[in-house]
Amino acid sequence: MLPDLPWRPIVTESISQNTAPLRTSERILDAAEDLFAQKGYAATSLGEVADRVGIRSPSLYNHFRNKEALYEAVLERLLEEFGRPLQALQSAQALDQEHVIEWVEAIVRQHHANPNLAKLLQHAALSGGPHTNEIIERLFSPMFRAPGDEAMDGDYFGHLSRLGLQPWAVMAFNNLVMSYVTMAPMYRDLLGQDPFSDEALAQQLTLIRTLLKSVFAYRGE
Amino acid sequence: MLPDLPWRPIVTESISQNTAPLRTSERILDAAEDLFAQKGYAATSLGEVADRVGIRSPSLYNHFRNKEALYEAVLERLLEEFGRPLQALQSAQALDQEHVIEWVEAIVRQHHANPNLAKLLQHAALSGGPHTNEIIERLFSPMFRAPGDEAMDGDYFGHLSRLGLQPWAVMAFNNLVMSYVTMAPMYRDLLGQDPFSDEALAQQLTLIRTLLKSVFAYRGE
DNA sequence: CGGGCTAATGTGAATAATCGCGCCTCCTGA
DNA sequence: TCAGGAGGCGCGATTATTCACATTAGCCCG
Repeated sequence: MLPDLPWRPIVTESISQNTAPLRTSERILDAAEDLFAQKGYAATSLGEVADRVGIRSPSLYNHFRNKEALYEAVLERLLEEFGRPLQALQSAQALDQEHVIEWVEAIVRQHHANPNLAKLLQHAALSGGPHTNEIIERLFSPMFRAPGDEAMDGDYFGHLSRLGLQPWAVMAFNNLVMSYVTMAPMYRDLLGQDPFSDEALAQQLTLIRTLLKSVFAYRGE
Repeated sequence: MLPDLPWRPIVTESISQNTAPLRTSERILDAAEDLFAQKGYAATSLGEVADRVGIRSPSLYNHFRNKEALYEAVLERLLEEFGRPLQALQSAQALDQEHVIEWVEAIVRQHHANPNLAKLLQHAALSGGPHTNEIIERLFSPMFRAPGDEAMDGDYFGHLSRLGLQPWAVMAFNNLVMSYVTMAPMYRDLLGQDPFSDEALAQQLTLIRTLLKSVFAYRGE
């Protein structure tokens, strides 16, 4: 038994916990995030999470109460780090169409940098689990402001606004951005390039910007 | 145990298998289709499928070799019934933009009538399973024709074609359509209406048509 | 300076539930 | 009577979870 223990003292991180191996709980979150995003909550086993971290599954319970709590911690971290860069943009921006484009492009870059939130939301939406509403609310509250606030309530979408389809248009562009990452394998196959490369990001940005400008410019048939 | 069995003799389907209760294998396919679409392959248990049909799980093996074969039968049926109405359109249509709109709208109606194919593809794309490529190929081969065939290769997308983004635009509109059904709970929450109602379908069609016309009309910044 | 306390974090073993799947039996309808 | 299709039973694997431990690091105290 115990042929050779993979034990290293793990450099004593007296004060600087910044460099070198992260705390175990962070590494658990990293592994669980990827697995939940890829396979969904039910299809992810704690044993697999533990394997990736390099520990046994019972050890997970030293850091998280149970599987559900682990999922919520993953979700919490994702939502927080996704919203942070957007809050700066949100408070400082004027209300013209150019800033709407900037806003959407920032979201594209966020999902491109870490596709896991979009994947998690897609899994939740598909299986209609209890997390769906929570994610939706926290993710979209910055987009749909309270009535009276005119942030996203102007005539940005030109003809579409006149048709009463403004919220539908907001949803559509958001889905467009998110489905790009949740459908990444499709892009890899059909376009023959890595969908997360810098070139692909540039093309995706050009596409989104062109689509937005098209809609802004459109004045009805 | 066995408080009250939900057993009805289920009217004898002597010859007319057309009306009334379908053959068992069809009912298995129906149940499995919904469950695979909702929870994905790994998270769906055969016991759950059997429960929905009203039989015990070992009886499933009288109709399908194993879980994998059941999934492939579900997929086969979905792909076949999805492509059937489109083939008529495909062969008969001229090549102008109005027919591209008709084509896209037909796809919208198909996914609206049965969202399960889109959900299945989304699950496959997320977990990167071995089915992904098969679905993609069979679903998109009518859209991307062989080079030389100009079906989807004209200047439909105006400025976007000039940017070399035509395939990206095709993918984008397809994702738009599919994400509407895979993200249905989001629409229910944020827009406060049943995303599969006739009104919602009409609005979705208007949105897609307007977006297409916008792009068609756009001539660069 | 050393000894013991505590909290943190790891381990293997064990449990109950559930999974896919195969074997065998029995019933029923043509 | 005979075969297809249903159920019963059970195996082996995997699941989340709990438990009874080891081992470590830091801290207080004499």
